[in-house]
Amino acid sequence: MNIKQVAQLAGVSTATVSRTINGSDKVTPETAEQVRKAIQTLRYFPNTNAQALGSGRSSLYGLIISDITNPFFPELVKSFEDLAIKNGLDILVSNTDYDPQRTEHCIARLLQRKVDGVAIMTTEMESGLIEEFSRRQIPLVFLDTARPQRNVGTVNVDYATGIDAAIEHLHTLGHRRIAFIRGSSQHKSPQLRLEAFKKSMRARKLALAASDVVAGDHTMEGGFAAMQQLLAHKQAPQAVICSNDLTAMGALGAIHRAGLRVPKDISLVGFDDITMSAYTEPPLTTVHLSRSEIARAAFTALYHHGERGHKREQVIQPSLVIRGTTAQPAERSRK
Amino acid sequence: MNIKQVAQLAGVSTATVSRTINGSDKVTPETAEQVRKAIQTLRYFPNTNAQALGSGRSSLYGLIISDITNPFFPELVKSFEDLAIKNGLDILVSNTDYDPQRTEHCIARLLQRKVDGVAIMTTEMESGLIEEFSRRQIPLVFLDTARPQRNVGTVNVDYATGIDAAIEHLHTLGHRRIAFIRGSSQHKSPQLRLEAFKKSMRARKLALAASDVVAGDHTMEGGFAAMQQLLAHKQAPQAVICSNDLTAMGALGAIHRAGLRVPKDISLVGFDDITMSAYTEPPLTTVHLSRSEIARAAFTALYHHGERGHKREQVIQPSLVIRGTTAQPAERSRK
DNA sequence: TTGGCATACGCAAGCCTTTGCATTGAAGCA
DNA sequence: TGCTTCAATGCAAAGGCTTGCGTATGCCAA
Repeated sequence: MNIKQVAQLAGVSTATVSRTINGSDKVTPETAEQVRKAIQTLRYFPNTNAQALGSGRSSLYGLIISDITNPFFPELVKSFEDLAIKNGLDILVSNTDYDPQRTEHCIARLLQRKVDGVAIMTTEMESGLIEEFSRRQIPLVFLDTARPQRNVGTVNVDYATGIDAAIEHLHTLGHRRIAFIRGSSQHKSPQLRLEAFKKSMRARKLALAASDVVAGDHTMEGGFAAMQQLLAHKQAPQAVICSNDLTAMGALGAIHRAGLRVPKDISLVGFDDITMSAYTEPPLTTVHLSRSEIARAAFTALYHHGERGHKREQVIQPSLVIRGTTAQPAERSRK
Repeated sequence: MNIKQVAQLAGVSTATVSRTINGSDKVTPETAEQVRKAIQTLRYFPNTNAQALGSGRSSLYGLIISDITNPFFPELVKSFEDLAIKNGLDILVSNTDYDPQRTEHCIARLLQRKVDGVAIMTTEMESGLIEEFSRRQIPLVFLDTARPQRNVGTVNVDYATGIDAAIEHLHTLGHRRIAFIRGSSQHKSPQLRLEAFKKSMRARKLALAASDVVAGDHTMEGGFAAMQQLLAHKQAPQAVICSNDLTAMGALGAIHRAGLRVPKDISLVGFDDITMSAYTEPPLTTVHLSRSEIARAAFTALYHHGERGHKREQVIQPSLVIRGTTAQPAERSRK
């Protein structure tokens, strides 16, 4: 069931069949119709491998993420896939699991598959193989990581604006002492969030004790433990911003466990706005970061790469979503 | 950067290079070493498309799921991917979105890519294209959907046992009236769950009013609405089993919203044991269904397909996880 | 030394498309 | 009518790898 048989049935050459399939305008409508009919009859599907070999285009994009199990990613993957499919491309999803060796392997696979582009949606990416893409002129797009090379685009999240909105919200409500549960200091994106927090606090002239920044790891367990640490202070903070929603959800559990109420005793703000956030008890106030926007920006960067008028860097604006975990601080001082 | 250059540098023929790459035993260790050195030097990666074309094997598995955004799937995908990578295969993930047209398209893409096998992890699969796989002798594995054809394996979840364990648990605690929030009646898996519930209730001679089975849709919103419906009864049930965890989480919200307590006023049981379940307030009692087991069973079915001693059907046993949403019913009758 | 046999390797065809270039045929023009 | 032009189509090479089959090499026995 190959192109030859189709050509034979349609009474044309394989070249004409190929051209018809690829929508070349060099084919008479009538001829094209014949060919299409033959394709239908034989239930023919072109062999993508042969197409790739012949044309040099694989119609495959690579999508590298840290961990599909992290609720931040599924929606991103889905949006990206939607766009890809709509444009006749397939995608190869790869979890790095934050493991350099595995990452290396991921990249090697993409290289071998001759992908037409790669979206690297994890900020942990220090593979030496990366340069192989540039060398092969394969367009790349990074998240949160500007790279000056050619063929490389960037999607930047404006954490500063997002986190500042959260701080402003709390500030306006009357909070003065705001704590922060950060993510890993090894990874880039949590670092950016932390820096944005510190900067905004400074800008608003809000005091920040070193002990009010505690370490989480972007998981619920981490958030739970970190919150317990904050609650153990002689005087627990009245408002806590978390580096991501998972952390906030863990923190929420710790607060409940301690017999305190949110937002009455403590206000809580997350970051990312994963789907679950709307369903916690109470629903989480958080900074919305649109995964579909990120996906679209990344896809566009690859797809329209090189076209004139196409900007190499795109910025995503997060926005505060006020739900039920923030309120005015209780006036009376707590124990 | 192709096999020819490697051959030249290593001073051998392309055939030998190919054989070295593919680990043929027909190559002297010394020669292989030469070749490997040349590969290193040139930073050569074999072109997968050409390999696929030449050998007829694409080293690609298709993985069809309903919706990566559904928390049931990410872990399944990840486990499957882990296994695939470990065995030198890539995977092409496809969301059907429960859309027949999109499903059709998915399958067409897999066919074109000449995948070596397909795991169909959604029970909504009525595409006519499916038979094309059999026709091409491509192994298939289905979830919850036994198909008698050759080259087709099945992974079956023993819903009956899982749900019966939940009912037994409630029964033992003293519950007699147990309601059920079901999923869509259009889809297979929710149907199986519902049937398992009814059957188990019957087997245990527990009365089941028609109004105690209400419709959800496997989302939190659906669970929320369904629970409200149950709460609106003159006499609300004291225990509710939900067709999946998302539903249970929505139901939990509705119960809280109504000013009732879980498990004091109402006991709640979910199904699937998604990660979140351990972190609701209180943590959800649920029936654990191991996604990694499913993934392993599916992968194995494809990978060892055709080998003797390999069984075509595998059964996954769910197991009850008792956490905080179940307790003895309150003795005093509620309003 | 010679014959016989493995064994390691090379040759070249084959996998299925794409695509640059050649060809054909028809339309347009003088 | 004869010639140019251009659009539609065909021819065949190319793309990179695999693999069946043939060849050469080295070893052993006689």
